[in-house]
Amino acid sequence: MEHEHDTSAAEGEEYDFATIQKKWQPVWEDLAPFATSDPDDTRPRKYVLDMFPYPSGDLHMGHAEAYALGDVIARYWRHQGFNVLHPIGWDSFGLPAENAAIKRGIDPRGWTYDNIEQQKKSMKLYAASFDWDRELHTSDPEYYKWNQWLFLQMYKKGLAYRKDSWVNWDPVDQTVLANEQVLPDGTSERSGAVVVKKKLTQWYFKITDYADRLLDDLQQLEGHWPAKVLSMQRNWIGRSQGADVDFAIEGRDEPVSVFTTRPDTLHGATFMVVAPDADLAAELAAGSTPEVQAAFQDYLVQVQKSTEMERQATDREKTGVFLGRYAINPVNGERLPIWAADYVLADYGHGAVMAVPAHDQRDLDFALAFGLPVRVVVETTGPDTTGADTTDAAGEADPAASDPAVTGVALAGEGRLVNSGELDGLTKGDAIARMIELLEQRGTGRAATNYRLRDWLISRQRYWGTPIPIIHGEDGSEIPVPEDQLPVLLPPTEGLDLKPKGTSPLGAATDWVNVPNPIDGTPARRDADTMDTFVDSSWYYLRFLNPNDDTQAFDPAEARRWAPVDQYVGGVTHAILHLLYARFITKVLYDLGYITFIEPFTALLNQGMVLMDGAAMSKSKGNIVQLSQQLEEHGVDAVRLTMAFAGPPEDDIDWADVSPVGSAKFLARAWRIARDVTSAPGADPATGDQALRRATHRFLADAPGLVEAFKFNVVVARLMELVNATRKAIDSGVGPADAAVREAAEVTALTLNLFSPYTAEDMWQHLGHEPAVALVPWRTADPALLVEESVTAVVQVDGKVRDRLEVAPTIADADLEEQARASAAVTRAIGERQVVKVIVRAPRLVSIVTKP
RNA sequence: GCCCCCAUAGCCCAACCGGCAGAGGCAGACGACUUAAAAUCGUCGCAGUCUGGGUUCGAAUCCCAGUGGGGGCACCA
Repeated sequence: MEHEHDTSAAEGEEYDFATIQKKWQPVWEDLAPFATSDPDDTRPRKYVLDMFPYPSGDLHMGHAEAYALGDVIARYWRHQGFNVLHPIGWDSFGLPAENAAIKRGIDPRGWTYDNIEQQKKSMKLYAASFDWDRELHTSDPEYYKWNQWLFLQMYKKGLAYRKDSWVNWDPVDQTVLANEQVLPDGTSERSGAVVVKKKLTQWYFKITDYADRLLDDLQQLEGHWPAKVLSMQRNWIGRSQGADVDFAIEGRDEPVSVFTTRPDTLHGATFMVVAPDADLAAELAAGSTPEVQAAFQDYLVQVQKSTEMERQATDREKTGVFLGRYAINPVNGERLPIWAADYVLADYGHGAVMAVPAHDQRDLDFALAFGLPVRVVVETTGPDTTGADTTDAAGEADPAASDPAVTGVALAGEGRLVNSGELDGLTKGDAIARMIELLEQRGTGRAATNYRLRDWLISRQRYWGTPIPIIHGEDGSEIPVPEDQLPVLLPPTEGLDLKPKGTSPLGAATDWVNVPNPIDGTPARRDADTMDTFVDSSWYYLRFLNPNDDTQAFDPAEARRWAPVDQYVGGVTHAILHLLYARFITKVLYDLGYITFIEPFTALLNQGMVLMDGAAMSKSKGNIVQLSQQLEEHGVDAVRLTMAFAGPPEDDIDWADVSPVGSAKFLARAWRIARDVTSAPGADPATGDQALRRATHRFLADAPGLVEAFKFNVVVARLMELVNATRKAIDSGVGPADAAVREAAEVTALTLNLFSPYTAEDMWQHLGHEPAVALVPWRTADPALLVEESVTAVVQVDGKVRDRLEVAPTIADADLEEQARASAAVTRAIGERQVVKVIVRAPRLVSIVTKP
């Protein structure tokens, strides 16, 4: 082997990370130890996937953490005898490339692929155990062709459609955004701009058709996905169950439906509210007096002027206008005034609500602001849910004290119905069910479910993405591009102005846009929008299975072999967006018969963030830690080890709290042990020191469980312990020639491969073995060495430890109790008191309970 | 407002099914080696587990209430 000349363990040779990094990188490049291309490989399979990166220029600390942790898992399963698929690729479409290209007047392709080259180099240096043969780029036509194919399958199924609607518009990036890309404060997650509403015709994926399955199937991920992510997804989908109730409108032929989760309170409805920006509001106003029309117009202008952020402030005053119209309550025939108010949202439910001020806080706030009546129909029991005291000083319940019209607090709690005809006396739950029955019998309502989730808006008015494979005929018809004409290639950027201007830059590529209608040859135009890049990542895990197949998106047979992903690793930032979309597309592909599973990622590990001085790293805070600098200073292995050792993977790491220097010291310490070993490879460990062997095998027995529970920090701590014990053995009487020392050193190298592969490989060579240590099977612990010679039993008297006994691990309960009672310290503790109970848990514990 | 998670030594963190609170690291102190320093090696841990209740022979661990911190959703009817 050509590298051997610089590895002979000369006396005094010292650990130098730069040297061993340089030494092993080319060796691994030749060996390709992580390739998974052999079709005859009969080992069981594991698919370990790290979320693929956007090629932003170089790796940063966040990548370093994610890939270090994902690599522990991938390397671990290889040692356990699995054929591990651990691919990597590039999420290489998207705005940063396009914005950078505009800024510099260059092509986004060049920028993107240059970045990929650079970042790839860094990844190889970082020694993540990827199968580089499966590398993919979503910006390659070979990839995005299949995005277009997917779009067409969805189009055929009616799952891709165009509609005219109010959309989120990012005024900086000049494109629409999905709901999921708008932060809670109303700004764009991408540009930070305040998002405005715009009415546009856009393409959507009908994710709402899958809302129930996306929600219910989360159950099968319980325990395998972080609870936090599951709850975020549940919140996001936001299913609420209730009823649609039809209200007749005076002077209108059609009734208006409203959605309510509280049909039991229908008798308490005292007015109706419609969203001012809903078509219904305009229509109702138009049928009213000129004064009302004028007031409504003023109000509408005022509402539309307010930003999303202002609108979402929950503590703002209620506003609204009376529309001069009336609805008829279907259960009691009462006339309910109809108001327009912006606390009702146009795009949820039917854009109208029945207002029950006594039992809904928002309705109550509105009623009190405008002097509308409040009628209690549920007698809530005891203090209400807000905890307000409704009893007076004498402890007597005071009806006025709980009257919402007086207290301003709506009664949302449990209780029994009153003032509600035949519902009187029923509990809230029973009344809801009964009211739905009644409505259904009378044909004025029905059970209904609503979701917070909206359809996924996928069109983007930007260049650097997948063209939408639709052609628009002159007559307005939509013609899908025939599959044999895919891919629809992006036109070259020459002559195109990529600057955002509100419409897609592709529209200006005349030669590209104008095409004959595939059906009759008449003039037609290509759809000029591109797809949201989250479409790309929604199925990339399948493309890794055969990334170079130009006949299909993925091979269903390969999918049966490898998919779903056994272990997915990535940041919690994608808890909703990417993971929800990927789950959705997986279910669609299942329904289309391409795959046999309904969830893409069987298990998910979210690593925390890397912070500096308690805060996320940012330019403005000036607390950015450069990965490249850390690698230069401490080496790849020390940085990787620090990531694993810092704490539980899902916790944030504050770089100020951890010590890559300490990691480097430990690695040097471990490495010196391998250097110091003087026994020959293959020395029989049975002849070695028994105490050290016990430590080694205890470690071998415990480490797998710890890795599988993601307690990487504990594995490292245990490894440090083993190294300490080995060092002690070498420096004490046992000495460097002992076979147990070799065994411990080999186990150390083997384990260190999970965290610090360069050091591990170098140790492995010092120990007289060939690369790659990554391919060496895990050693199984010898059960005989796990039996302890003696254990310490604790004797408690009334809960306090009074004595400790060294006993055989196999001691019988009775013998242990006898020994415990014989202890002088114990007898002293019992004294004159009477023993009432003795609990024995041999061999660890005796608990004696006494009384006076 | 609704829902979820967390709290152990100066700091980062361990502690299996409820059974001796301490594995590991950082920082610190002292010592060995050295002319000296670095590196290396060694030695050093009385915090009783955020607070208050409860269950139990026994609670960091389970239950209830609270405090502090973090997160998700939020005028979603």
